[in-house]
Amino acid sequence: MKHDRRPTLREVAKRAGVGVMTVSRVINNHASVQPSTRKKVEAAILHLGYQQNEAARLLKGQRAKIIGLIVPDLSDLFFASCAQTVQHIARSHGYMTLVASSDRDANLERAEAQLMASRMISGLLIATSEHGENEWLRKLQGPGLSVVGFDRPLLGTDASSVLVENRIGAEQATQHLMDHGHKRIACVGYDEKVHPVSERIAGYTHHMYAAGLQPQVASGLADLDTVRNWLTGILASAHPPTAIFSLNHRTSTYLLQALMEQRVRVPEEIALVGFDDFDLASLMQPPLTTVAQSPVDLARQSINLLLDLIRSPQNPNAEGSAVKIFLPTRLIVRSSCGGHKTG
Amino acid sequence: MKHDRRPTLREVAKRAGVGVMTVSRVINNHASVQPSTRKKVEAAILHLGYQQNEAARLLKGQRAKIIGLIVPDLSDLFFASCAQTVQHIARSHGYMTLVASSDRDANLERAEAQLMASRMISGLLIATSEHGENEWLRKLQGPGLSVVGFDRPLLGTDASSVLVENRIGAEQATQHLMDHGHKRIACVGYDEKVHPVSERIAGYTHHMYAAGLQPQVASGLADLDTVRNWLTGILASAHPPTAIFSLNHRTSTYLLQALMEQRVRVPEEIALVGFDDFDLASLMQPPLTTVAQSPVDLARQSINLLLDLIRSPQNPNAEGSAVKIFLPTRLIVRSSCGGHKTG
DNA sequence: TTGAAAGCGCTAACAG
DNA sequence: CTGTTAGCGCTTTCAA
Repeated sequence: MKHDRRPTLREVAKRAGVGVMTVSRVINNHASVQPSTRKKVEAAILHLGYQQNEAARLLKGQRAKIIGLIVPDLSDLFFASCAQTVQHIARSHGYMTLVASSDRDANLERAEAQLMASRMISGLLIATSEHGENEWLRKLQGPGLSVVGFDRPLLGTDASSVLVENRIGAEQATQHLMDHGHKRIACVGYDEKVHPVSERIAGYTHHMYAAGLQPQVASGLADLDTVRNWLTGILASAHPPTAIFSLNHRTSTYLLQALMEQRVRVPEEIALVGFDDFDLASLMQPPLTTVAQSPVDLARQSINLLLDLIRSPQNPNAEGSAVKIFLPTRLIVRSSCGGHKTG
Repeated sequence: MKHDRRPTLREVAKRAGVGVMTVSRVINNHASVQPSTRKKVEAAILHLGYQQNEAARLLKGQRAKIIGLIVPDLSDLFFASCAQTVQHIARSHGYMTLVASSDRDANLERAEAQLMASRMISGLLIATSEHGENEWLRKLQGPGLSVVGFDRPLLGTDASSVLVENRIGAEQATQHLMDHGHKRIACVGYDEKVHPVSERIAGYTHHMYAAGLQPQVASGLADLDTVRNWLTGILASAHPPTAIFSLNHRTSTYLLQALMEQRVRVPEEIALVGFDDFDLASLMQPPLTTVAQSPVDLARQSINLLLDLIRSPQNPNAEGSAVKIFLPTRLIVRSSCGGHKTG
């Protein structure tokens, strides 16, 4: 045997008794090829086990059948679920997934995106860590590279994005607490600069004002000790809140822990609703009422949108061609809020 | 301006007033190039912002600066942490990460691995879902592709792997329970066919026999209902276990829940130690004693080993060149086991 | 120490 | 509808 090299286009052509271009056309579903010829070629392809050499295609300026995925943190369960779903769907469309964590660093994110772009990926899916305008992204988008943002909008670009109804979710939570008769509702969490969280704060704040109540936001509560201290302070105040809306998954669990340590009964003395559902929320004591968002839906919509964009002969910089898809949240009522609505 | 195409070798060569080969040699640190020539070339490279075109290198048979990562499930926190660490370290060495979930399917895993190999990745890191011999892997390994297994060994190959001391971890857990005076210790969980879990069962079983005790293993306990049923059955038996060693993170939490529902006090009536630590283990009621393994260490060792392999001019199929690195587990004593050792 | 030429496998552009 | 030609940007081989 000659070599166990992968067969080339030329070899397939020879075996099928046709020219290389015919084979190329068959492979790329190009123009019309005589059905009989096509048959012969397909037989030869099958027989030889031919597979395209992507390197050669890239060299000719084609795009790689690869999509890039950039998230702030791959070990965050939310983004890990997104990655799983994205990879799954991408594969089913013949794409592989190049993945990168930006470690919440906008510069790193840019570097990774540029590296990916230089590898001629077909599309880029990105949950940006850039709080300002993603100017550099505009340049990447041009030459056949489609970009879709998810979870966070891509400011300063005309890229589409898939987002979560964070405001409405926060309103749901706040309203639910109000329905239980609460007037002094605190809102606590961390990462208030990242878009989804700031949206939740906005939703809460507006809804409180709309109800004639005074919002009360505390941020930076990212670890158990900080949460403990905040709670101690609150409990010692003249009019402590009777309910808390927690902005982040982790803050919710720390709050539950701190409340228990201080022997504050939940929900009798203080009610709690947290944003972002998680596996163990139903096993907590008491089971935690949460506003759930679906990373799977988010990822699915995002990758599907991206794949559509890749397929369509997108008019570059078609002003206003960007879409924003918003995904709903879902209030999961368990026990930490006092149970089902009263009013 | 001509075009904003990336500059080519030829352009750099022209600007530096040398031949293309000289530039190529400078870039690849080849042979000896006159220092003065090198300077000129480097200046030109810097000025033009030249970057290698990987597609062209691939076409000449070089390997891509990409490593592949295949895990059973990207949304599993354990593997998500691995992915984060792998990607992080790979990047710091100039490699990008192509990621794929095998969805616990050996066939899918093989397909993904072959796809990656056909993309000329430099190395493959794989937590295999193949329970038998990975015959196909042997073939991939040959032509300059390094393979390292992690968390699960690569049976039937001469690939190195990085594993966790699952047996010893299980012994630690069992011994700890024995130290508290327990004699009837049950071992429960699911996925007993996957290597790490079967090792834990083996560790538990041997250790029980060695202590003159009767092992009692129940498997398939993958959801809350099954756990509830098992517990009900056990509690109704003549001599229910006084302690449980849980093989999986999820089973541990379900057990805690079911025990609480049945008003069984932990650890007074039944003690519990679980394998695999998790974020909320310390916030459970009671805080859960666990055998912790570090996905970060596992990933770090694995990717470093892989990078070493990629660098070294590995003698193919050097019989017995495969290494197996074992990582220790750590018993984290909290309250579900009855606290610190008594004897 | 350096350079020129050949060609990796593919596709766009043109012939037929 | 089909085939031939000419490179894409790089590295290997050989010559200077």
